[in-house]
Amino acid sequence: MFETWLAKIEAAELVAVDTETTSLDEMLAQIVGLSFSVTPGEAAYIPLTHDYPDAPVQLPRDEVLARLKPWLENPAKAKLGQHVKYDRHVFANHGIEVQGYAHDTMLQSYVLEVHKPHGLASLAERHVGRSGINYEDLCGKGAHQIKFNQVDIVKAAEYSCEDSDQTLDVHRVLWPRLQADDKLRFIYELEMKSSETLYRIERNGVLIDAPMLATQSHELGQRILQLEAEAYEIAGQPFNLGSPKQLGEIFFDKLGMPVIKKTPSGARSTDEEVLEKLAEDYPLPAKLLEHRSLSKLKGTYTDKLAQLALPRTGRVHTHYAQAVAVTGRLSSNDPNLQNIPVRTPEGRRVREAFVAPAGSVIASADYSQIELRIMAHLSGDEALLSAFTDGLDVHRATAAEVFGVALDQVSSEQRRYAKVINFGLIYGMSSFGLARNLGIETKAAAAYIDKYFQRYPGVKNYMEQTVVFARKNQFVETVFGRRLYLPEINGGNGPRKKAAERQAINAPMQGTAADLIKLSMVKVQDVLDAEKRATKMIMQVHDELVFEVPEAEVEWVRHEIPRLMAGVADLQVPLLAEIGIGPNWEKAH
DNA sequence: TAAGTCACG
DNA sequence: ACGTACGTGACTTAT
Repeated sequence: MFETWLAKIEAAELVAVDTETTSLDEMLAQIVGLSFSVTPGEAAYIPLTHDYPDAPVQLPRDEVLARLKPWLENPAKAKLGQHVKYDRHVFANHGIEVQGYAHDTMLQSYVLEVHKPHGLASLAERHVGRSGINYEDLCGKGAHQIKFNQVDIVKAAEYSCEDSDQTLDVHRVLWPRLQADDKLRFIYELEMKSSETLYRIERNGVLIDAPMLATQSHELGQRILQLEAEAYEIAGQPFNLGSPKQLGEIFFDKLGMPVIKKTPSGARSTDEEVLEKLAEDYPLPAKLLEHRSLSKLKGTYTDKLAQLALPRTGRVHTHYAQAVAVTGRLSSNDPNLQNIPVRTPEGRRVREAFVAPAGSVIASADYSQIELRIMAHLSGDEALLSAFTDGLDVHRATAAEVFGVALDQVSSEQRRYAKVINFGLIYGMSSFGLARNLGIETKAAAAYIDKYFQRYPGVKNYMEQTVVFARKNQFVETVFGRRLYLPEINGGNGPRKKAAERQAINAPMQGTAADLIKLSMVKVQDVLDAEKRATKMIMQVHDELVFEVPEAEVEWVRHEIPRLMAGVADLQVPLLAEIGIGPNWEKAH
């Protein structure tokens, strides 16, 4: 039976593959069984390590995998899957580096219908009108959930075969739609290549200095205890500083502080902005502010990162979600390595624990002002284009225009304002939003925006035309043709329509930046491979790539990586990437 | 599970 | 008159 299927997949043009495993954690998952589908309506399941009372004897796992390995590692044998990056890890856990993954239905869906769900069950229902066995019906949920190796083999076979078969069916619907559109096909191919690079990054992991984090945790813990005692003293009673509800009672009822703003659900807000304001008149809010920020550091970073490192290697392996962010960005989870602190000195210490092994260093290469450069390209605004072409500090140049002063006469306050305006433009701001952010009158903010648009009329025109385009087409697109559908831009109520307009303005810029860094990741990895470099790509943080670099390759990396990143596209503005190198992530900046 | 808050680009 | 800057993930408390 197994031999028959082996012959079948060897001969097939394209084979859908699905793995069943012991864990959703890709680095730890062990294979339990796998299924193949070559022809619609036909699939085979190979049970390997099902383990329950009276489970039938199964084929020996390692022998089966050894027989499959040549086919799996043959790049000429095309494979297809749903969420292929996960399956790559699973096979890698058994020493198999799969080659020839030609398609991933999850990424097909992400490119064609980014605003819809991308799970196989949803895809099968939407595109081929099929429903199947629910994973929770098979394995239960919550504390009662069993592992896949405890699932009855007959049921497991039905489930897994259905998955392979549905994957093939969905592919037969979505792939022709991608083939029919050159731009979407280009984006899909970029996603497929990115998927492999992301697998490599995840597999590499990042070395963590666990003892350093433990020291930081201890110090933070001491300071947090001290702050708690001080807060109880001021409040006149102990309370839970982590509870916004209890905080509200102490602040607003007991101590009579004024309510500054309400949360969406109507509760009295105690967020950072409110605490800053109240700190002007009361002693307690400052204690809370410091307590909040230190608890965040300890609870989310210094305590957690070391726990998540694999004991054997001391490395943490994040998971990049490639089909979550609607703009085309990645997201990172378990742990999220895209929100490691950087804005405060205490926070930055966490980055000192992101290290390289002996003989290597950390390099961090990031795009300079990538979204504003894209705004210049998309809008074609002459003044903004010149600012970049001339290599100016763009916030300074903006300030000079808006405040009508010479470049060298711009004050730091004026530059700060200009920076907030520039960010606001990327986000589709209103005068109200700008005013709130700068802490000025709405009228004054409106005047700045007017002035900006007088000086940069191309930007104003671009913003307007983008919304017009979105209303007409129900989508917007990046420079490379990645689409974001915005059904609510015409339907929907007032606020939702406005929100869709802001998305329409933001998505082409954020999305083009995402396209560019994906192009960079793929390009840089290709060159590293072609030159057989030992440098490893270990993180992506939206406009930044981080590498672990052997000392012998430092000078090559310093010169070549920024050059490769700047060269991935030819826009109306030059792209600029800058690189820093150091013993840890903090020092590499 | 939702709400509130806060870390990042 | 209304709500009010884009995109994420994780933690804690309360329900």
